Amino acid sequence: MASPDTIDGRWGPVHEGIGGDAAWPPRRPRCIEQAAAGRVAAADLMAFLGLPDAPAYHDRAFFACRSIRQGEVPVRTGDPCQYLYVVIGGSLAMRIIETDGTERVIGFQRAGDTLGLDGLATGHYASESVALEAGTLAIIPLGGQGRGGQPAHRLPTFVCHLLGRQIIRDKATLAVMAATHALTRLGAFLLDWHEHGADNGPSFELPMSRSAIASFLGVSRETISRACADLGRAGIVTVRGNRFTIVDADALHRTAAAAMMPCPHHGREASAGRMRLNTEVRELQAH
Amino acid sequence: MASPDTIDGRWGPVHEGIGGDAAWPPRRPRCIEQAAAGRVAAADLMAFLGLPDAPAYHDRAFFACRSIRQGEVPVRTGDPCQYLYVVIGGSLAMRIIETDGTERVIGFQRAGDTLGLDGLATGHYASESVALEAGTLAIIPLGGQGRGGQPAHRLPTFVCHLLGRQIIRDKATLAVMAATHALTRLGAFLLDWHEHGADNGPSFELPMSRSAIASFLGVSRETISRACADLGRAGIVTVRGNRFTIVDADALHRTAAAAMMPCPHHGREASAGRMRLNTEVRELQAH
DNA sequence: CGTAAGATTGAATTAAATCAACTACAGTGG
DNA sequence: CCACTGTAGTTGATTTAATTCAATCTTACG
Repeated sequence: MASPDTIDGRWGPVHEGIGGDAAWPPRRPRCIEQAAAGRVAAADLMAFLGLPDAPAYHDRAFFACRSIRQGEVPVRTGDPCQYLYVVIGGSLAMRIIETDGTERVIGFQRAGDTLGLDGLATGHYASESVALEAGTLAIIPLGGQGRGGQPAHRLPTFVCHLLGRQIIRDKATLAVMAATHALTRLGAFLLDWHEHGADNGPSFELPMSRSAIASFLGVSRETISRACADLGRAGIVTVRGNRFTIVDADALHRTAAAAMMPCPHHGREASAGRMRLNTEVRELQAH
Repeated sequence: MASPDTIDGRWGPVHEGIGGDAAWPPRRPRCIEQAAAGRVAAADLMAFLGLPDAPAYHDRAFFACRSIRQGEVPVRTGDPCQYLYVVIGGSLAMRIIETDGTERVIGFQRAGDTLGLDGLATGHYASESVALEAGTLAIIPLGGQGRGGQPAHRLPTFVCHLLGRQIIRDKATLAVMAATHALTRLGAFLLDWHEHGADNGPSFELPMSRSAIASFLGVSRETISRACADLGRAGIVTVRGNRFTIVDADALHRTAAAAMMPCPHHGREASAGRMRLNTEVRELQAH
């Protein structure tokens, strides 16, 4: 593809992770089997995503599916947003081209994740996703003609769920990106990948190159390399190629400690390092 | 990152289409006037947000409004997500408490932004927003009882727009956060704040402290201070307290370079934003 | 095998964090 | 009214971490 060391496709066995969010996708082979056959039952897709059975799309019994090959770009920047895609299998890298022409990875997508959400507001996709490996997508047609390709009819409730989930993930990522240290970012990334994966085991395979991780985390390739080596030397994670095995989960959590969204209620008082946004805050908290 | 208003993106003055609605808060005094009276016409709110006139919520002629004082926290982490709020006036900081107890700003919200979106998927807000100054919010009730407080009835299409916009902003912010250099992040932040503001003039006032900016951008307070001073010395921006005046917009864009663009495919690889503080500043002064 | 892209490691350089001092300012209370 | 207090902000010196440049190693694949 472009210059050497890009994110584009790569080898590696199909890591058929099931990702998406928090604790939903309990893995639904049925969905995957169906998808291979070219379509998936709406109800099964809902279950796959952890959405309620409610017939948010009850007039449509099935969604069409399509296969994608490694390196394929099912969603392109600027294209009209006519469909959303739910990843059934495989994984993709979401990327933009910055003003200086460089490529920037702004996210990865796995089973349970949705492609095309950034086109809803304007009617045109704002980014593009390239397949890191072969996979399958369920096609969610956006029937609406409204401004910006807004979804019409009964679909919106369903789409709202997909969007709402993505919002949380993006915010959490944002918090991680604010972490200064590369090791923290990498730790959070690995934990995220592992925890959102289908496998319960401590071992998993990353479908993307070090360069893609580096671009996403905003550090240099070399730093990713070194950070991986550091994790290995510390006995926290075993790294062999793209296969990672978590040895000391606690330590990894501590390494990544910094962000992670689902945080409890607000308000522990006077904790260390807590910053004050303005003087009024304390006043109101006292009440 | 922010959620609502964040650094996000939309740099490049022209790209339309991408990066949030190009020219949105066209400022609708009518909406603001109404809000002060405790309610706002649905149609006016739509116009305020740049949404189509379509009666997405046609059975509700008005939305209730509420005032908030500085320091108030209208949306709290963990609280059930029963409402969304559209900011009519004022500004807020969105924050989470990290695992180590420290506070992290993940975004700022201003007129036209929405509060509470991160509660849609789970039914509970995942963050909280504290008012940086007095303001007014329009209250969007989520009637739905479905899992996770999903919006029901006719509302979803409207909510989809709010979500879709937020997704774009968050992704753009993510790209900025991947820029390694503090000056780049600050530049993008200032440009975003300026371009999303109602005023056309080159001057604007930031309602948040340096610490809040630092927390959001993931750098230290001192670095923010120094970066502000550097921008001033370079003649790019005049800084006096919280009032910023853009002197050389081009230079500021160049400083912030690293944007989201609806541009074609492929380019070079990006790892970490470049931009040398001293050399670049000198260079810019030369022009 | 040989090549080439990706990944790793090393050394030098540079940016940012950290530590620390100091200024500015608002609010408090004597 | 003015000193006293605490917070925000700035600036300087030092340390730490990551980038950058460069060389080497590894692996996939023709």
